[in-house]
Amino acid sequence: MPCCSAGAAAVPELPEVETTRRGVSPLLEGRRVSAVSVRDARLRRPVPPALPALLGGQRLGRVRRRAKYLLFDFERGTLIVHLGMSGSLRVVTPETPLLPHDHVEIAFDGGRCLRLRDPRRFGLVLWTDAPPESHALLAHLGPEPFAEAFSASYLYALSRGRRGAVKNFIMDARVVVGVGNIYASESLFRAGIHPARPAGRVSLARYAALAGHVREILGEAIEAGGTTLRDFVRNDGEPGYFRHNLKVYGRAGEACCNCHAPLRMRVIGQRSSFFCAACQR
DNA sequence: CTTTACGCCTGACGGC
DNA sequence: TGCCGTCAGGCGTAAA
Repeated sequence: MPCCSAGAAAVPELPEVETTRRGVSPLLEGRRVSAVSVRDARLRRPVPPALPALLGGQRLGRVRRRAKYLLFDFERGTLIVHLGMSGSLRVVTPETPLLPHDHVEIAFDGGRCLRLRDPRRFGLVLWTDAPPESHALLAHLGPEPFAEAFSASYLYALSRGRRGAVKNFIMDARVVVGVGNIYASESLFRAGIHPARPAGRVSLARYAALAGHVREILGEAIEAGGTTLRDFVRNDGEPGYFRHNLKVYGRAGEACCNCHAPLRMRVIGQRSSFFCAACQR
């Protein structure tokens, strides 16, 4: 197998969440909720027992995304959905057979149902009647990777004096959102930065490269999601498992596609990290 | 303040 | 073949 054609990871990172948003929103926006059923409320936090009463009859406005949270704007509040480690959303018809772990279903008029499937139940379904940006879970999030605020100077200034690994730094949602374990390894590889290097010892120029690569790689993955065959209307809407070119993630022992040295794996901040010790310093 | 460890959960996988 | 231990991982939270 060539070095740069990898299998996919099974975790919804930001590109998968964005792809889910783009797949689901045109099917549901503007429709009114006709029924809500919660088959298993035991997610990361309990699904609000009042969810059917809260959502019933309301019209869905826009579907937005902040970090990896999906925000369904209704007339009287916002449904906050997080896919956790194994969550996926599908839009189906009411007759569509349930799959295992289809925990929450929101039926809309017009015959479409939004189903949340989440085997590991690390996901979230919450309701807020306040602006979701002020919700405790979202209030302290850093900039989006595509926002201008996510810049080299921002990373440089914020990281001064920090001794923790740069990989942990860019995975910290208070620094920047949406950089999960896979894309952290990948973007650091592209930027030539060793993942364990203290964040405070990365130069402005290298943070410029890193910010660029984070945007590039997330953008590529979103593009890939848009072009990958995925159908949110039928049963094959498993999100997030589209192929993406992973150059180091999951490839310990394989040859670096740049210098052919064997790639390494090391646990940094309780997470598997993949890198090339020759290319990344 | 920064940094680190933990636990939530199930499916996949390896060893015996 | 089948059982069982281990691992994976986002991310909030507690603790250092």
